[in-house]
Amino acid sequence: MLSKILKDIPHKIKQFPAKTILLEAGDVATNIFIVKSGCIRSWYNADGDDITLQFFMPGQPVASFESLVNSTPSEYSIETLLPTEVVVVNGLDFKNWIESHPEYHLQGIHFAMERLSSYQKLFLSRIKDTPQQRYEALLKEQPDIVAQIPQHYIASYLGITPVSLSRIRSRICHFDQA
Amino acid sequence: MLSKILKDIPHKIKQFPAKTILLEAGDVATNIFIVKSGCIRSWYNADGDDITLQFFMPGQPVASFESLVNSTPSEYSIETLLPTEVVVVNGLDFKNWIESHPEYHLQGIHFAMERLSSYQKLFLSRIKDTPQQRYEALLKEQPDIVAQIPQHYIASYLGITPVSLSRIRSRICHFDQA
DNA sequence: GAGAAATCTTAACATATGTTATCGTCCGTT
DNA sequence: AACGGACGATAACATATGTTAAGATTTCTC
Repeated sequence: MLSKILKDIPHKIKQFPAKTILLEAGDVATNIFIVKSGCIRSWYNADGDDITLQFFMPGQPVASFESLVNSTPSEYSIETLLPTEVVVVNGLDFKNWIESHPEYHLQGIHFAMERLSSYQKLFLSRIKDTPQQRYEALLKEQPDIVAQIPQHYIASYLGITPVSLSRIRSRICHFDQA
Repeated sequence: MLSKILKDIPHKIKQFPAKTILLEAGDVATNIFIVKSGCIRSWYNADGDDITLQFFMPGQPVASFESLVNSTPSEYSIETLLPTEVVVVNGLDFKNWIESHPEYHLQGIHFAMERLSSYQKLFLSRIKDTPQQRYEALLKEQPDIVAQIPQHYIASYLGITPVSLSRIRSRICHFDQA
């Protein structure tokens, strides 16, 4: 779907260094990004505490869609973690394109439902799994993230402190050797 | 929006006793319910553990929309907690109606984004708040739920054991008296 | 009405995490 | 080469929760 759309919508390729803010919480989103290389994260500021919501690896679209669609301030920020190359699509261009292509509306709804489902899965894993189980799952399913990203980001993604993540890692490691 | 739609779509009123399963996890959703009185919950079965995702009070629509829209098995179950009166709308009727009313597609996307935002909020509260804070928030924002629903459902909603909820309650109460 | 089941509270113990602090390593800057 | 900062491992202590179990109370069922 994305590639089909990109044929019709103006877009450009951009490079950003690591730690570049692409969208600041409180601002209304103006762009959709698609990661070509590098890594992006979305994060939420909770009273000074920094909570990583999601990591985005090559191929994945990134945006505060809620902010974009409803023109409301974004609840979270988006920033690069590594030097990152992205496709940039202007939100208004996208909005206009969508609104003039009713045949894609149902796909839009499906896309939103997909995102809902993946949120539900994340949500459930928070509830039913221990931090250690979640770390092991991340290690298994997205080893590239664990390999490339500093641990305190991973910890904030898992909902624990860097200290606790360090303990979990040492626990797993020593257990593996036994 | 709901009332406008209900004028055009066939629907009926039904009553169910407490603990009636309206949708079993694994089945494809066929209905949308709107609570008129009573209470409904959605819940997820995690290896025998019962996790309440959400409570629905009068006025709220309830459905596994993801299941409905994508015709996929629902990840969670839906059941009444109290004797409950609902408006029942057939999912196919709704789907047909939506597909023949393109002017409502954007609203559908907005609705999905709303749900996404509310999920994100729930999600964040899981991460940044302690169980006690979450219980206090529930007590403040939805006291009717706390008053009417057995505690073990509340506990599973908060992500803790009934024992722990009981301790939290006694902590709050004794603190209030001091 | 009597027995059974569900619900809630409390206690005791084990355990994982948070907090704070220290130390060592790596890396970039000057 | 020296310095400073970011990052990660580890330790010690405090604390909240999980687990298991027992007992009291209410609610349901026959």
